[in-house]
Amino acid sequence: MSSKKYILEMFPYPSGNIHMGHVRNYVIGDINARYHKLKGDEVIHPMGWDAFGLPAENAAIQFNTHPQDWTVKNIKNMKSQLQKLDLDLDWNRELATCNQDYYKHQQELFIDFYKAGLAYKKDALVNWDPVDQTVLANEQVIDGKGWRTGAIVEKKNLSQWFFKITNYAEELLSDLDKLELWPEKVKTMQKNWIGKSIGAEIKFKIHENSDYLNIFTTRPDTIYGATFIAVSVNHPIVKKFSDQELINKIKKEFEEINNDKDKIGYKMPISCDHPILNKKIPVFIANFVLDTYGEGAIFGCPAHDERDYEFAKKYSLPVIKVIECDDDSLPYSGDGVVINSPLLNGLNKDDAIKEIIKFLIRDNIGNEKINYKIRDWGVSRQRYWGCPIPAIYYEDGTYRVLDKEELPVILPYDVNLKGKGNALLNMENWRKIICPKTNKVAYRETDTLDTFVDSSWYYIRFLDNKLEKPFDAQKINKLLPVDKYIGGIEHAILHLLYSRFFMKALRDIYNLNVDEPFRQLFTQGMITHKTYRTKDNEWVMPKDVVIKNKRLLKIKTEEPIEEGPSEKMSKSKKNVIEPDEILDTYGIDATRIFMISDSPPDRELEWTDEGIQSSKNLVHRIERYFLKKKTDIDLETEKKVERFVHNIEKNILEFSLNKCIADIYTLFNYLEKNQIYLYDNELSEKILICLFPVLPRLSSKISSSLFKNKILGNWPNINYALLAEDKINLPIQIQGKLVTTFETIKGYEEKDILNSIYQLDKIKNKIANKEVLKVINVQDKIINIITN
RNA sequence: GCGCCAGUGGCGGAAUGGUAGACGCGCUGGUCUUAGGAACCAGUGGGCAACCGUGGGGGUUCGAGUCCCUCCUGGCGCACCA
Repeated sequence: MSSKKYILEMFPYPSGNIHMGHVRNYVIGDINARYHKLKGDEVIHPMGWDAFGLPAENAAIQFNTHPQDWTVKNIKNMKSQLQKLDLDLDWNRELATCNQDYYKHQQELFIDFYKAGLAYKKDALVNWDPVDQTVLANEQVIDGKGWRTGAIVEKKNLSQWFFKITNYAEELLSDLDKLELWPEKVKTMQKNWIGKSIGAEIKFKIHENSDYLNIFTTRPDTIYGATFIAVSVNHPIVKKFSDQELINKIKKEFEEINNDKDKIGYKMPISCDHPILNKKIPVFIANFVLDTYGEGAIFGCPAHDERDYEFAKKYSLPVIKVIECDDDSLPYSGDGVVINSPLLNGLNKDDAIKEIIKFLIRDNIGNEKINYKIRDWGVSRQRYWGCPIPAIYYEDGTYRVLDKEELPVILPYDVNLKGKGNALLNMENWRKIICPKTNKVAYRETDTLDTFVDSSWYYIRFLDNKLEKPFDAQKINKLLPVDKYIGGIEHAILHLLYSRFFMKALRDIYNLNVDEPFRQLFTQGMITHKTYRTKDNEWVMPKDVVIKNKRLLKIKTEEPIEEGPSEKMSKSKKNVIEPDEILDTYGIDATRIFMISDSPPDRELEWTDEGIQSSKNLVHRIERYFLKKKTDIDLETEKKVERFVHNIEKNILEFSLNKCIADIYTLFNYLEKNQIYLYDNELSEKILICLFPVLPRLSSKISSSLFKNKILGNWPNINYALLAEDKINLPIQIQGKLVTTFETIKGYEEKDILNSIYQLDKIKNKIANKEVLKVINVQDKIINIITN
């Protein structure tokens, strides 16, 4: 029975050349695609280009070209490199996100998102990458640095477009459980990123006026122990009660100190009423309160929170114990019996939380609350080379998102990138229009969309890349999700989370019946290589290193070279191998073998000369084998071939591609050792079909010479009768330790076999003078004799 | 600090709780060859041996690389998330 199989590898950014990482990624996908085609499945296996993005702008400035020209040229080059790899790709589905016939549909989706309330604009304190001169989403800031540039990210207040990914926080989290074929690791990372916590929101009345301060806590059970309030410096209340000069001073000080988690605070001229106890507690502006989480305000319970404790000690604030524990174990944040809390005394944590929430609701001072760490996805980028956001601004400051009829908003070609800031801002003649609806002067939005938007739906567009609307709903329902999605783990959160959000948003807008875009995710390991450098710490490419008299030398200068550990291939350390050169020297099939042979595909692969060479040797060996004169075969040969078919299939399906290579060696070792040559025997056909996904060139070449005009058939059906082994080598243990093995047939009688075994010298000697207490016979597997 | 994953020969790695080290690389010896990053044959966990061996210690089991507890080491992720 044939079925649809959508096999997809993460599409590349057209940087200029493919690298070995791409090769490994695409070979893994290609083996799967070819296998499924042989199975008779309807295979979708497309390729395209993630073609918008900053490197094109930087390159344009550096090489005095245009981002589009640079990108188009790179695509052309990389496409020819991929074709040289002879991947079985659906090139008729090709797309590039920088092409109008891709991004105009994306603009349409933007409008739909806007209408559905999933795209909106707001002033926000955002992450500003000073090198790329653009805003970054939260996910794109790693350790306070830009994901691409590594520059320290600044905070800026800007009016920005956002996608309402928070609407889907709960579903993005709970649906992770449905993704059985995703690596646990990726799911955990997404889970942590979404960051669900269950707790309560509590209103603290400001003593000096009638306002309330909202606070989120996961520990409302410790409310009686609250001895202070702390807010982030960006909290609105700070502005109300402090002058800007002071705020700036505090901000500056916080920035300087925030590196090593030292806690500092400024006491505000206000206090809050404790919501239950009749007392006032002080309010601090504190550096350790995150403005991006919860309400940007906390209540401090020093006895039961490490951070609050540290802060309280520093500012001599009272520590009130409300959970039973030793005094010297403070701060104690575990479960325990509540004390010193009239409404909650004697309860454990969970019950106390339930009880206090009841109380908060009754008195209208709080509620149960679920908080998520994830925030809305900021998609505005102050860059030229991206998808224009379809909106215009009037001179009175209002704006309007365009109607679909007004699309596309075409990215203008004629641009000066050498100026400061976003090039589109300086293009007055492009920006300024007369709004056809109001006849008023208007200006186009100059921000472009984050390129992660482009890649959030490309797998959908592949299904129908020439359609005059974004997609066809029926096709989505029929052909999605992607069955196997293969790529690097570096996209664990960014791309994969955004895509999941997109799929769900589109499902709701268009009434689709797909919940998740990728049924199975496979993350391939990176490729590493030894690093080499000269005494002057200058990196040297592997191909420029020679061995002379057992010493490593640089090829021309003969400088001595030091060998460093194997690290991820990178241009900066020059430990790269060029795919083009490898293909020329070793050929496609050997390259494919090496990409999967030396370690499991999800682990890192160390590039070695020996590895690629032995892959090449295997190709030659198989080729030679099929030139040998035909011999007779026996049943055992048929069984071995059947076993081979079975194992290859199993290992492809399990992504254990390294074991496929072992299967190939095992088969040919057997055949050659026993001098069995199949030549044009029908078993050869079976073998060649199974070799085809891994070694398409060689397999086709041999088949066409052995079977002339015949086209190779489909993947063989397994004859399970041939897989069954009746002769076995039964392990015999005494006290659970292996003593010997005994050759017999499956389905033996326990009584008979024991009689025989007791005659064996090894067994006889071991059980002499001992009493056999028990015999464990795991039929056809093992026999274990227990003595006293 | 928290979470996750992993520790098996000289190396990469195999092993539904049932013969640990499949397969490959490397290495040793040999054959063939003008030569070979070629090919072929034999060997290759340790130990003379009895035996011992899957990071250390404990446990469950007739039986543990595999399951449980604990510790150590390494990698990855998150990191003042209230």
